Amino acid sequence: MDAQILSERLSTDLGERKTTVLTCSCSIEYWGRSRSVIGCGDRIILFKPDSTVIVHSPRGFKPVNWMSSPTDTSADLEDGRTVVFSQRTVKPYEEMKITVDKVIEYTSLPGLRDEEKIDVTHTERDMRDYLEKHPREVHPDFRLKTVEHHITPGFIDLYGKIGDRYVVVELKAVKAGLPAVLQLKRYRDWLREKLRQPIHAILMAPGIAKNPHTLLKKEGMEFKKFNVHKLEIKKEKNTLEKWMN
Amino acid sequence: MDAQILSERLSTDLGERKTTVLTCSCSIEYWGRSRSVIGCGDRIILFKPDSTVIVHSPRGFKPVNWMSSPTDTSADLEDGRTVVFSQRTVKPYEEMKITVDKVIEYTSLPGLRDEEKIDVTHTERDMRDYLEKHPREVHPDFRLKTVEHHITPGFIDLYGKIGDRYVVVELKAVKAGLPAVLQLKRYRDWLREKLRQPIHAILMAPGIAKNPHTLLKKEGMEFKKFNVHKLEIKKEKNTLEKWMN
DNA sequence: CGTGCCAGGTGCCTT
DNA sequence: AAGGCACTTGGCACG
Repeated sequence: MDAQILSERLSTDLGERKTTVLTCSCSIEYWGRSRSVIGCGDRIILFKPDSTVIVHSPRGFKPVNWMSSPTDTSADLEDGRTVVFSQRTVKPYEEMKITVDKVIEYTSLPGLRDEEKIDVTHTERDMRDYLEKHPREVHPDFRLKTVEHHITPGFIDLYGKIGDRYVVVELKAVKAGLPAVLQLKRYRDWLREKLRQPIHAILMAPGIAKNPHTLLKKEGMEFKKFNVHKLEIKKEKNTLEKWMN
Repeated sequence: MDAQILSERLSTDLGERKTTVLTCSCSIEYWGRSRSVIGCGDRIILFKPDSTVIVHSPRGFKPVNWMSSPTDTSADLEDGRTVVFSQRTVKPYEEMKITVDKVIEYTSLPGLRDEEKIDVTHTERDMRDYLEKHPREVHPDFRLKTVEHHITPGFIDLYGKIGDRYVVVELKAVKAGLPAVLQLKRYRDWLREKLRQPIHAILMAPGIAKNPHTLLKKEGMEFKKFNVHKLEIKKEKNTLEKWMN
């Protein structure tokens, strides 16, 4: 495809907010939060109706370059080449310039519709909801008092008591690292200071890294394994029980 | 496009590791680290030669679903519909199932080549390299001893002295938050314990959030503004000076 | 709008 | 493989 034709078609199609896929050989420059340059190579450029621009190389998950909506994106002819210039209209201000060397494929589609929202489960939120209903899985004697209990340094996932001892529970849906342990320690220390009594701290996660675990133990806190995948089994059990009643 | 034709073309093209873009109305299920479901909507599906699969809805930056290489991805005909099944062959094990309702557009391209590596600058690494050469911008009297100085709790970005006082410098290319302050505090406290003497701690970043700044000051540590964008100016100045000599 | 924090985070590099 | 950490992190919810 001729550079002038491409420039005109892009201008028209972007103006009409069509979903456009341009496969081409191109080089790209980016200025903004950081700065990047990449030389000529074959890439797939996706222009979305909401003005998002995403550039994919033939390898890997992550786009090689991108511009997040809202952007002003336009195509021009410069020295016989099509140049796509995209500019973010709000903070953070960013710019991307794509210089097209050779068009491989061009497709533009109007009126794509997707009203659906994705439903993601097996997340930390689900873990919290589940343990709110099954506090015994935290500890046989755990009595839950508050979920998302707000204190000065942040939010405690689960707050309650075992016997007469207050308990702080921090939840992680993925393997816990240092930040999780530090966060729990901060809550524990703050409460201990506030209530002037020992506080029991429990970190629940499918796993914990080695150094964080060392620190956890040294600080007298507890790790309890909880895999979010078991939620599936529980749910099915629950459904089965319901069906049997 | 007929479902059977699509299944056959996809099987062929994926088998030949062609870069393929399928625009279609589809529903998607995902099982793996989490679980997700999304009903029927128009989406752009990108199949890369390295077996990466990325599904984009017409809105937003983030893919609605994806599978990271390496995957086994294949297309089949089920109840008169094309079903794409993608499975990760290594940990973490994951699966994605796309049920195609209606094909809107199909493009498959062989032999896309991109040998270029992106060059990203104005990053924390550049900040460190720059300050290594210009330690006076940390403090007029700062004498740098070690870059990426390894101690038990982690790596100190810049380690040196001001007068006879040891100095720990933590760098952030973006606005500093609580984790940055806690990290610096950990290094400072560890060194103070180890060397049994007061340690000066400096956090250099383009900005710092309010609460973290309060904690920083309370702990007797210092914040010094450093914007990575100034590197550009410095570099240009440097080039200019070189050119003038 | 800034702040905090989860995410199917991803990617890179070191042990 | 696991750990640690930056990232143009993105996204959301809350003050």
